[in-house]
Amino acid sequence: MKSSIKKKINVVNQDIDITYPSTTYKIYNKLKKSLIGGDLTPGTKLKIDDLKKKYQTGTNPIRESLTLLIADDLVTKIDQKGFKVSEATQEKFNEILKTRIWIESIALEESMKNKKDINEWEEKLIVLNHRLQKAERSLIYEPENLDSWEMVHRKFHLTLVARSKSSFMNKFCELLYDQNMRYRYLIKKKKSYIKRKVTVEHKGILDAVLERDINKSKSLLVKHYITTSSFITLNSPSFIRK
Amino acid sequence: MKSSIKKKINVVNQDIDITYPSTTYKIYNKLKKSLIGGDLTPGTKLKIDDLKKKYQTGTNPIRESLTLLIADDLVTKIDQKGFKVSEATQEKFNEILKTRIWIESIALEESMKNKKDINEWEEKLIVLNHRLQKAERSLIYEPENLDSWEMVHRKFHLTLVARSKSSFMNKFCELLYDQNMRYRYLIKKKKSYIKRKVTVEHKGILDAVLERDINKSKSLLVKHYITTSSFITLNSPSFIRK
DNA sequence: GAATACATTAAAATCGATTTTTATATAAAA
DNA sequence: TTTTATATAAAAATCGATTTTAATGTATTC
Repeated sequence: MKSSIKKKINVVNQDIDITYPSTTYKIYNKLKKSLIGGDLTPGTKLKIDDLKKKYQTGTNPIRESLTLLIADDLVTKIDQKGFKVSEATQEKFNEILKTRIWIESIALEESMKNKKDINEWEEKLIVLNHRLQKAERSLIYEPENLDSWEMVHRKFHLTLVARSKSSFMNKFCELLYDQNMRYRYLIKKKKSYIKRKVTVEHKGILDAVLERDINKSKSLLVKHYITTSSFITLNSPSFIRK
Repeated sequence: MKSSIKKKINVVNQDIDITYPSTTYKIYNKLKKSLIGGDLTPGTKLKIDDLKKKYQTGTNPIRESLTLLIADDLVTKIDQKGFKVSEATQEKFNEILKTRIWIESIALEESMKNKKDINEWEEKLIVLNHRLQKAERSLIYEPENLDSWEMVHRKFHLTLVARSKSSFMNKFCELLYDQNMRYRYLIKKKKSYIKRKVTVEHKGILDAVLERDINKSKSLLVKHYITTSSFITLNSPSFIRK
């Protein structure tokens, strides 16, 4: 009984909100949620003392979770001057889009070329797409609810590209997905975000994958990203400082 | 005078061994050197108390630098059980090679397609290649000596792929380069590593880049990686545990 | 009035001690 | 003999205080 709990706790998976027992990871998850959800304005200074009070904990867990968030590119540190919320710029947003297309095209192709357990993978995608069609799209970011549209959407996209047999590629995909998600929520905070009908696009990608047509799948995935992003950019020409 | 020093200190560049003033970063650099240089055996537990004694400092800088090293995939943390030197496996080595080829092929292509300051870039590569041909290849890893073969080599390869206009791509390239470098040194520690003649290959890549032949450049770069890695693997079929 | 030097305040970084958790050793029970 | 429980030791995680550094304000000089 006890050992099964332990195992569960230290398991590594794709979910965003794994709650490890330590204070550091609890704070890390909470901060990550605020950062992706757009609750913290880009550029805001993250003062250790303030965070200590807010999360009722000591220096070490705060500094350690902020250090972890540097790797996610959600927090920026300037040595001896402290931490701040990473800036969000149009330029960076373009970078994210571009890089996602480069990386995920490869990752999707490799996922499809990889025949090991391909049937299970396809079935998993069918299920995720089904859930996605059913789920109601919310305006707030609730990672703790794994059945929320946002979390199913995340899982769908990451599963699509997870079979390249490279842990590095998987990490890169995850990082870029979360970066993109952050920008979506930052925009939502600024403007009334008109929910786009993406269900058809997801279905299209899924069908191409099930047909095992690599080029079609890749091109639909890329198109999906470009359409979404142009929509975002059009809706809010300047959602960022400078 | 004072402000120019400060500026230098906080500048972000491609060099591996930027020495920030804080203890955390000093320790970070030292640990990184030991990890890449192969001084620390993969899987070894990194006990906080031991490191505190070794580096004559407190808990916080140690834990913080270890946390930074997680992002480099040089250190692995298991919550509440501490830090350890990341494992080195043949499988992971294959992943690094594969992923490097995927990522750097794109990055090189984009670097060449990017016409902004392309002449300066080409000249920089010529100079780096020249230094590389002259430099004596050492068996120990000395990142503080920026004129060492290893550091010039690093700079040459990273410069080659640095112009994709994506800070993410640059980060990925750097991460993968350092990962690969670690494996090279791990092997050196185990076996007498026969220095391979890579000068011709570098010259070949450089010439193709100067001809502005994208496909040729990419294929030579890929070939360079595959040859090196197969050489490494042949020389030491099992340089790792398990 | 602008630039520089100095003092004050605020915040980051660090330290060493304490608390909590895990790992190990030993004894008791099945 | 193996399993389970308990005690001890070791290590990780956390805390709160101290030290160091940066930011801000004020006075002084040109």
